[in-house]
Amino acid sequence: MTQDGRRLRGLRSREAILERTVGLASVEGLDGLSLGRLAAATGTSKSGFFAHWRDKEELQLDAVEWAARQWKEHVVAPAMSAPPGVRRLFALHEARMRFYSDGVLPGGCFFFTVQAEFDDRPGAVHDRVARAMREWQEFIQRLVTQAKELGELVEEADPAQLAYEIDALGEMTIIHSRLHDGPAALTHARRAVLQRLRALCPEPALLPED
Amino acid sequence: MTQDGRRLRGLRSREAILERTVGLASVEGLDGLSLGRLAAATGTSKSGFFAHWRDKEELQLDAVEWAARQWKEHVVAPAMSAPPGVRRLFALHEARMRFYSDGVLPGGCFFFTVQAEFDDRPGAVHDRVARAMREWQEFIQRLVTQAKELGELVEEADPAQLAYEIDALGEMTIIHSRLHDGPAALTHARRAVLQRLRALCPEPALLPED
DNA sequence: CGACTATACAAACGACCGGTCGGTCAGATA
DNA sequence: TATCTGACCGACCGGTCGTTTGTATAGTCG
Repeated sequence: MTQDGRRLRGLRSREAILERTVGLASVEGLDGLSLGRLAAATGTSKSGFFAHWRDKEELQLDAVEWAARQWKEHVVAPAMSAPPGVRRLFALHEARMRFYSDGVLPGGCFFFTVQAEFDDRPGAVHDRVARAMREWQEFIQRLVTQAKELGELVEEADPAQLAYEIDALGEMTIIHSRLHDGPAALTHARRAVLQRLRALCPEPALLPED
Repeated sequence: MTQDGRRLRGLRSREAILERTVGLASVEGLDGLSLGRLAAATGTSKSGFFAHWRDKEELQLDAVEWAARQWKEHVVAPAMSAPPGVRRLFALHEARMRFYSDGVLPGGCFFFTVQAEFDDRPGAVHDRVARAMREWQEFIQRLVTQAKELGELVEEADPAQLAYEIDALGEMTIIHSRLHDGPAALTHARRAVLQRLRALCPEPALLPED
């Protein structure tokens, strides 16, 4: 537990490798990305990876963890600084849109790519991704429930239903914007969630008009 | 142009190979799927493919074409037998849900997997997939416009906006149902589109209540 | 019948894959 | 000082990738 220059250096390059891995995986996927190309992109040697991870799957699992942390920093945290209720709910959606439009990750969304890659492939990575997505879904549901308790959403609003809609409308942004729509998908996704929330909110003035 | 038993046989195995390709690609993607495994799955030899396609990319392009045809048969055609207007629009969404829940493709949706795979990778396959998705989007928009002309959707309904919402809510079904939700995602997606259409329809009685 | 063509095959190619190996070197320990 | 350890490397392994080559077979046509 003393300060060890070797371990410090190791931790630093470990973080750098994970950041590159998540970025590249958002484009090519976690399996499509080969260790050789990853080594070239990070300026290290292929075999150097095995000082940090036992095999490729361990690197993939750590990459999922890293991406989840990045998501919390860029999307969840900004939303939590908004007042609870529908405003926080919409702030979450807007933070997500900003994450996409700012191009934080070259491929748009790490979890979208990885979900599509592993949804039919059983294994440790599948389970880890599924857990992350379940936690994300439950988090949106909690915000919906909180908004209902504050009287900012009508009683009929079903948290699971609304959470599904918000997530689906947000997640499909990247694929639409990249394949044909361009920036139009961003405004469509923003307006869709905004209108949905306003329709369910007794005080629509809490939210922007458009 | 005479009847040639060889070409007939060739066409038959060509179709059989394409069907297997689309099915497997809906799970593993078009690039993730290797010719060796594809050969094993179709009971042919790896090199036999090159009698039908110049290289892997040509097979991928034909697979996209085949999947588009399958989609039209299973989703578009059933919707067209419904009366035009909001009922046809909702029939389209329901046909899609049935396509997913029936498990027509082992991976759920070919285009979802392939979109995620090629959205950031330029090339012929990317362009072909993008065209297919644009045509699909435009088709939904035409149905929305038609419903407006029939007075079954209010004038404020924006075709591009509504088409985006319908497609996004439908498309995210598979990933949700496969990774955590189970069948709940199907009912969420169905109800979301139904409520959206009923809210925009002057005669909600045209649509089921739930 | 032979010439030709479409279909299919086994074998082999170079390139690249994930992973292992022995070794180098800097920093910690005593 | 000598010893040990963690980070990192180049070289290499067996295996799989997409593709090429050469060959066999079956159907068509002159």
